[in-house]
Amino acid sequence: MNYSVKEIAEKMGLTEHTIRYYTDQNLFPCKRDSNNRRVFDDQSVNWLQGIKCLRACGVSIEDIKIYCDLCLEGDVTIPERHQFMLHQQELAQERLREAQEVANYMDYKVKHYEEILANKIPDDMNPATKETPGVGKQVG
Amino acid sequence: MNYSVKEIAEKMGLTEHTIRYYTDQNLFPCKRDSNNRRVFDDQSVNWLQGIKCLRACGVSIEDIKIYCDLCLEGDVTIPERHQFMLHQQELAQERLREAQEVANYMDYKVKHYEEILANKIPDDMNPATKETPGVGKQVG
DNA sequence: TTAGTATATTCGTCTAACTCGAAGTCAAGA
DNA sequence: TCTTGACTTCGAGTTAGACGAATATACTAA
Repeated sequence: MNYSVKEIAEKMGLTEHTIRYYTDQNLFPCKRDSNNRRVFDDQSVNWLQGIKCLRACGVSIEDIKIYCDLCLEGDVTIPERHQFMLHQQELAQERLREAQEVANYMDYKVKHYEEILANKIPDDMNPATKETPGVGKQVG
Repeated sequence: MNYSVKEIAEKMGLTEHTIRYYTDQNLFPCKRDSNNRRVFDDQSVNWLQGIKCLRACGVSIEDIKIYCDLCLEGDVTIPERHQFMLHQQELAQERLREAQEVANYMDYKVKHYEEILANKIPDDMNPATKETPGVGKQVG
């Protein structure tokens, strides 16, 4: 099964621009037809699924290229790919912790405003909220 | 207590570039001395603490400006600021869910490579790992 | 007075990962 | 033949700064 840029963009939930961008960056092999048009197949779908996941995980295009190149080299690079993923796993755990902190901070802020609205805190007791956002700090 | 760009940058853990950028974007009031140099005080520290937190929460400069402008208008805008924070709270919760998914995905990937390395999965049973990253998809 | 040092200022360019639009190419259909 | 639609490349815009250069000001030492 062959796909055009438009078809694979639709199938993968990416824009045509993004598809072209990825192929221009040589993230994965991409053939051309006699009219110089990009031609994709089911293998391309596989590549794009993986790339999409890695992007969603916050991996940069540069690092994705490194990883994809390792994949292209075959089984010899499995230990390297393992290391790559271990590193990404660490990064993911750190981001998860940060996201948790941010969520806590927002919960605090919302609660804070709700207390003010319920008049539990008289205005003159929390002057900072009047003119600066600097209440309940230190996140990230 | 007054601070120069350099002093407040150091105090806040931001670069001088960033401080200048924030003042150029009019995120918060900033005075100038007779030599046109930026002058900061303890109120500025308050502003910057709040701004830093919001950035760490992934809030865009544009939205931070909206929020800071509301703060400058005083207590009348407390309901609006409450709404703003409710929205940010939702976004934070969504990002937390995503971060959790990403972490799970990475755990899966690492385990996958470790199984291959332990020879629990013969190579010819998982051909996709040889040439594409598309194994264990759908994140984000 | 002069030079050096340490700041500060603005301006302009660079980045990532797209996003968007323009201008041109190409084949198929009415 | 003309139009449509999809494709091509190229160049510029985006965000939130990072960074360097040229310039200006003030303080200090010789």
